[in-house]
Amino acid sequence: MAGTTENGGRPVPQRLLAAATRLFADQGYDRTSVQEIVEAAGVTKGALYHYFGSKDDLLHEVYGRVLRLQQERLDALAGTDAPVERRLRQAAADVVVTTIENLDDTKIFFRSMHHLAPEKLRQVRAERRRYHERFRALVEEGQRSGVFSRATPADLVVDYHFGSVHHLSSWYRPDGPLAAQEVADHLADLLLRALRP
Amino acid sequence: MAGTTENGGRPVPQRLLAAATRLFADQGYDRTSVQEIVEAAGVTKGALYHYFGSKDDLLHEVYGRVLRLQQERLDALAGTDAPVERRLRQAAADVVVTTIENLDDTKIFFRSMHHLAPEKLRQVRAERRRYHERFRALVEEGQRSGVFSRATPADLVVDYHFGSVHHLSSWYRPDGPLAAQEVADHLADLLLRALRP
Amino acid sequence: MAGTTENGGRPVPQRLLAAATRLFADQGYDRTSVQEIVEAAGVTKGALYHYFGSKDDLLHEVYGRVLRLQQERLDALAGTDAPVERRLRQAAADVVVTTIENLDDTKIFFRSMHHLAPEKLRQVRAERRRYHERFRALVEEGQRSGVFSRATPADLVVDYHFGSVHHLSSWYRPDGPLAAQEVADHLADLLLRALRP
Amino acid sequence: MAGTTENGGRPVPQRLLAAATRLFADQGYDRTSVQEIVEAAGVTKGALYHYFGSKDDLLHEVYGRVLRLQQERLDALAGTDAPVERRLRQAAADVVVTTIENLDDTKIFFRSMHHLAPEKLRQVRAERRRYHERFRALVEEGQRSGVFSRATPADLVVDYHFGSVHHLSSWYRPDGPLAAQEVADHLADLLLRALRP
DNA sequence: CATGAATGAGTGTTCATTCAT
DNA sequence: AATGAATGAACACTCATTCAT
Repeated sequence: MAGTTENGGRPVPQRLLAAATRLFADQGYDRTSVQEIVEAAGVTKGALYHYFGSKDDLLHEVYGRVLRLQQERLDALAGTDAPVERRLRQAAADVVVTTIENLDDTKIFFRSMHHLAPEKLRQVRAERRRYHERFRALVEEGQRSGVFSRATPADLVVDYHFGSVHHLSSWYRPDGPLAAQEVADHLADLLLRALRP
Repeated sequence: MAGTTENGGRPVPQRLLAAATRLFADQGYDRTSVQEIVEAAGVTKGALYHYFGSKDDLLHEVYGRVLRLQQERLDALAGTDAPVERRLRQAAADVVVTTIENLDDTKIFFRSMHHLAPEKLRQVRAERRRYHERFRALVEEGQRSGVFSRATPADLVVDYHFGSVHHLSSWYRPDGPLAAQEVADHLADLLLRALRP
Repeated sequence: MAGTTENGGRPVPQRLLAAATRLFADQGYDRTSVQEIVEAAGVTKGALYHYFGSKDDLLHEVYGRVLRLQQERLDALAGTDAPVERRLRQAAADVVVTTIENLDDTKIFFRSMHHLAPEKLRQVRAERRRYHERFRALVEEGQRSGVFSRATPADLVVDYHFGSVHHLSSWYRPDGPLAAQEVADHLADLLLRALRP
Repeated sequence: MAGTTENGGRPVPQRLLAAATRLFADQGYDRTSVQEIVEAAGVTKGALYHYFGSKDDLLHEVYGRVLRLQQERLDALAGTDAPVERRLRQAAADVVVTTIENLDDTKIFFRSMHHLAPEKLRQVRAERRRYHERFRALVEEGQRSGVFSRATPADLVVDYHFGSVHHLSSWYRPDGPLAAQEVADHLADLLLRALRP
């Protein structure tokens, strides 16, 4: 209808983004050629450059999508009036579930970030920092109110947890023995147990 | 006279490896050209191809060095007759310290692994697995003897901790506020606290 | 209401031609994209291809305009019944003035001619030749009547003068010390002095 | 012998430069692809980029060669102790002869200069200016000593003459009726006649 | 042991042009 | 009369690797 939906039913930019995401995750950004992307999306190079300014623009779009998604979910969860330990547990588990649900994006995120142009890299890092700070605020809130131990600085705690989240893409297999929610519960549990006073 | 020690005092292969390590860490494997490596090492291309079969052979050597180092240290620490919680704490802290001391290698490890030829990749993964299994054995030993909680499967616990270790190269700065040993103690502490029954 | 005068008050084809002239002169024909031209003219690509068959059609139009202009002026000046040395002086000065007044077109003319399709190139060259021949006739007339020296073949004289005319676009600056008319008088004077018997 | 003379007897860089010169002159810089150049020289792209940093480096080399040549000749001619009118006549004629003998280079010079990278362009312009100034000094010397008319500013005189020199590549044909030296004598004569007091 | 000239397949990107609407 | 999505061929340039010396 829109003139951009001929082949695969979905609009061309979405098809390109989906193809790029899969290929970047499988082979890495550098090992993926623009030619491969357009072939996988069933269009020509000209079409890609009609919608995206460059190859690393595609990467930026991938990041944008997952960053927005996770920020929204964290904002929603952290903003409730549940007790802080409950909010932290939910946030910690939720980021695991959405990471597993978007494992390709995450894999790309932590493997190919350094291929972004400096300006875009700065922007992505700023958004990432905002996300981490919101999470850290939860930890600090619990530490101040005494429900969490003060033994470890809050930002180290955050890095500890997000390390394990990033690491998911290295070992988690959707067809493995553990469902996303089970992993999430276990990892959130480890975090909360580590924070017991 | 030795023929391999002309310029920098150190043998040519070592100079090449050191140059490659620094460049791979700074710019990534793909963004580093063979030309850059040989220039940084003060030799010519012919010399590189005399000692190494290919560019990804250099990568493989970088991996080999750090893998051997960490395996040796873990074997030594895990093999003592100290109580298991003490051995786990020491192992967990030690891997943090040696990771920070070899941050370039670690950065390369988790960013460029997928550039290895399939055969070499399999080999690296096998060595990595062996390392993780030794670590997991410590967790399981403690769980069996009741000093660690059985709430979380041991391999998840291992992945939890190593996630944070891999993540170090994303945020740790040698000129930051925390010394390597302090970070190590904190992270080991978090692990041990999470495992409290 | 006319449908071709929407934005700038001037008809679309003229806007396109003016934009193309400026851009071709500033950046050269090859360095100017059709996209730039239509953006500068405030229209879209479809509009350009509605009025012009191709990019080099625009170039051809630029040439046509300046060639027609100069031919008309030469015809008018050469056709008077003033003495031949006066007519040649006027013609020689006039082409300098109109060249300076249309410096963009001239710049394009001598820099981008070779980008015309062969057929159009032949046509432009034919018109150019006609122009030169009219000029040469003046020189020959003066040589026959004895007011100009016969030392140099007339066509060499013409090439000598037009060389300096073409060269104007390489050095003349509107904000420089000499007005167009001053340069014109000087160059015409040099020509006439060279032709003194 | 040197390992760079296999095919055509001449070293690879020279073969590349010769091929590029001919093609740039025939088709223009923009219309000539690197692929065409290396095919004409009988080497591969890699070889070209082994010796030249970029396509416009080739252009720069072409300029360098002809600029050096003409500067040397002018320096030699202007430095003798012959009367100034004789020195100017010789210089004016000589630049015509060497221009015709290197007509390809000259064609390139005035058609493709604007494709040079800004830094190289500045350098070429500086060398060109030096050349013009040396020439202008001759005119001024004659004007001061009274053998040349003061009616026209010296730099306009220089531009007048060099206009006709640049223009040569537009009309001179080696197989035409006039030998290079004949053209040179005529053009020098025109200049000197124009300068008669 | 080591050189460095040369290869050749591959890269991301540009752009004049077309055509369904 | 005009749009703008899409084409597809061409472009300059890179680089790991080879090999005669």
